Amino acid sequence: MATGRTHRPATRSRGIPEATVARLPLYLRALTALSERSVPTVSSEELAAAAGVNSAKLRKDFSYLGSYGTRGVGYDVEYLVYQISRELGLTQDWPVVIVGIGNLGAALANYGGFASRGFRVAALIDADPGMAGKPVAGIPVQHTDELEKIIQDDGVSIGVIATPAGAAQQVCDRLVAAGVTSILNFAPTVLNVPEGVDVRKVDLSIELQILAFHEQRKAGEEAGAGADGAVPPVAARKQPHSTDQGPDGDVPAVMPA
Amino acid sequence: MATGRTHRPATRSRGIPEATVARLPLYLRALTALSERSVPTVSSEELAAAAGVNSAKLRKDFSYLGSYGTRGVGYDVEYLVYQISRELGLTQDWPVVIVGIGNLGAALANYGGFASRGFRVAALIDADPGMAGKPVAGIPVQHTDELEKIIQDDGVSIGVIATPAGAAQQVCDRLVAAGVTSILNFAPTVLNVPEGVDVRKVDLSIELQILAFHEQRKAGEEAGAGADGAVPPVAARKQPHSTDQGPDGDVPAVMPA
DNA sequence: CCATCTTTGTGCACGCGTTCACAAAGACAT
DNA sequence: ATGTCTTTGTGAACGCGTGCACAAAGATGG
Ligand SMILES: NC(=O)c1ccc[n+]([C@@H]2O[C@H](COP(=O)([O-])OP(=O)(O)OC[C@H]3O[C@@H](n4cnc5c(N)ncnc54)[C@H](O)[C@@H]3O)[C@@H](O)[C@H]2O)c1
Ligand SMILES: NC(=O)c1ccc[n+]([C@@H]2O[C@H](COP(=O)([O-])OP(=O)(O)OC[C@H]3O[C@@H](n4cnc5c(N)ncnc54)[C@H](O)[C@@H]3O)[C@@H](O)[C@H]2O)c1
Repeated sequence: MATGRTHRPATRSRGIPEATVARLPLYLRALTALSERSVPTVSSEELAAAAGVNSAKLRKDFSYLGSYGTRGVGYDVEYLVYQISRELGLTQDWPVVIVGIGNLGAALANYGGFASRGFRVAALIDADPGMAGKPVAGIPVQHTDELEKIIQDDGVSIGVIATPAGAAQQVCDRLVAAGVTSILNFAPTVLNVPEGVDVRKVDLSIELQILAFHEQRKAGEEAGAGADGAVPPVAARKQPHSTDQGPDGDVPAVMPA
Repeated sequence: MATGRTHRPATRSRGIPEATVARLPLYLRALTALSERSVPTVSSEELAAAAGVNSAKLRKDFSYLGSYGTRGVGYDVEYLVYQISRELGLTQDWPVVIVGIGNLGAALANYGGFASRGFRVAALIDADPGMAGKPVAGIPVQHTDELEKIIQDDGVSIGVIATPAGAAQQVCDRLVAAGVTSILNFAPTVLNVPEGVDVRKVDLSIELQILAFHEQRKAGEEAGAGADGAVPPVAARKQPHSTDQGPDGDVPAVMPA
């Protein structure tokens, strides 16, 4: 079991702020679209609008990469596409393994967005023996036993976990032990990894809960502020579901102190 | 510019910082696990470890909700579960529509994590007429024509978009026009929405690119001055397996020059 | 070559988020 | 009651990210 520390120390990645790194793929996507339309240059204002960000922020982001713009004109689209691609490491090929080929894993395997950049699905791995050999998205699923061999043979450094939550940590440990140093985790679990290993998580449930919070707030404000004038969001019934087991477990609003 | 209608100031969610809201689901998950094991109380230190965050941060987060802890003891698990659930709006039922029942949409429909909290799949919607009536995860897929009716009848305020990128904005517009005010977007596009509508996006491609960036940095540091930079990237052409003649898919890849 | 106009690149201020450190609050023992 | 011990709740410092505003750079036209 992993016993090491978990937190990533805000990684100052060679002077490029983390927030900027997270936006580079966004710029790259907008630039790629422009490139396809053979647009030669683009101003920070236009590109920012396409990427959905502030133009000053975009210029500052680019300033971390260098001075690739021309004052009075803007940025050369093709050149910028190349520079960002290189900065992100997309000019090289990244073999990726997906572990857990269920509903989600199969969808990921079929996802074209993988291959569209430098990412290549090196292998699909599942613990279910009945699945071994079965092709998904044209790639035969391999058994978990092969995991270490595949990773070492193909030099895989990026792993995607799409197993049930209960298996995620165990899978993670095996991936790391075999040499994987970047993990994209779809299972709703906090992964424990040694230092030097990056973990990013995608958690659908959390996203929905955040939306629900704001949704509730919106409904509450409207209802409380004035008479429902506009289209009532119709949050409908306010039925406390489940959570029903406490003898007096859910004591409503009784503040201590 | 100078229109008073810039992006929402955000962060003013009833005094609770946005960063805190984003962590509440994390705490809730950890607390739920403790609750299932019938653990009565938990200290900030223990809970923070389970949620993968700093204990001081956790205490400050909880302080925004109120003083729910007992000094010298910790937090009452059941009580805290209830308080966070209520704060997030999970004590009520949230009907959700999923639009675009392809690989990803079907996986989402099958995802148990939806129903585990207050979220209920109200409808599955797809533009493909051949799909209408076909059951996915026990729910019959309905045609896009029904979209407005479903949203209004069920009082749906949260929509999930899992269509190809080219259709996302159009679907988004229809959702918003019909009354949806929160959108979870899986398509790799910047959605344009009127004020008052919340959009959160989940972008797998971006996550991978961020991982690749750090991966490259790690490799570069070890190997010293890398020699790459002019390596011709593999122009992996996206191979859409789209079974229908729908609108174009994702952003096709273009090789940087 | 000079003037003008456009747009970049960035200094600076500000606000949010994180973390430390500790006094206060309460549990528990005597 | 009193003292000790544990843990919360938070004041304060700090760092990061954001956006404004503008000088400098370069294109363009005369
Ligand atoms: N389906 C979704 O839309 C969705 C969304 C968000 C998160 N998730 C999460 O993603 C994960 C997968 O979801 P799913 O719907 O695809 O589940 P699933 O049950 O359909 O698939 C899980 C797969 O993992 C395999 N597996 C189990 N243990 C394994 C192990 N130790 N090693 C390798 N493979 C193993 C199983 O054989 C199965 O094929 C879950 O953790 C889920 O919570 C799913
Ligand atoms: N598959 C993945 O793992 C994955 C991961 C991340 C993002 N995405 C994105 O999610 C989206 C869906 O991916 P997918 O793999 O499921 O694609 P898909 O082609 O399998 O499914 C798309 C579905 O949307 C339907 N559709 C098309 N236009 C529509 C419209 N106007 N209204 C309603 N339905 C419409 C199609 O009929 C099809 O069933 C894409 O934008 C993709 O980039 C997918």
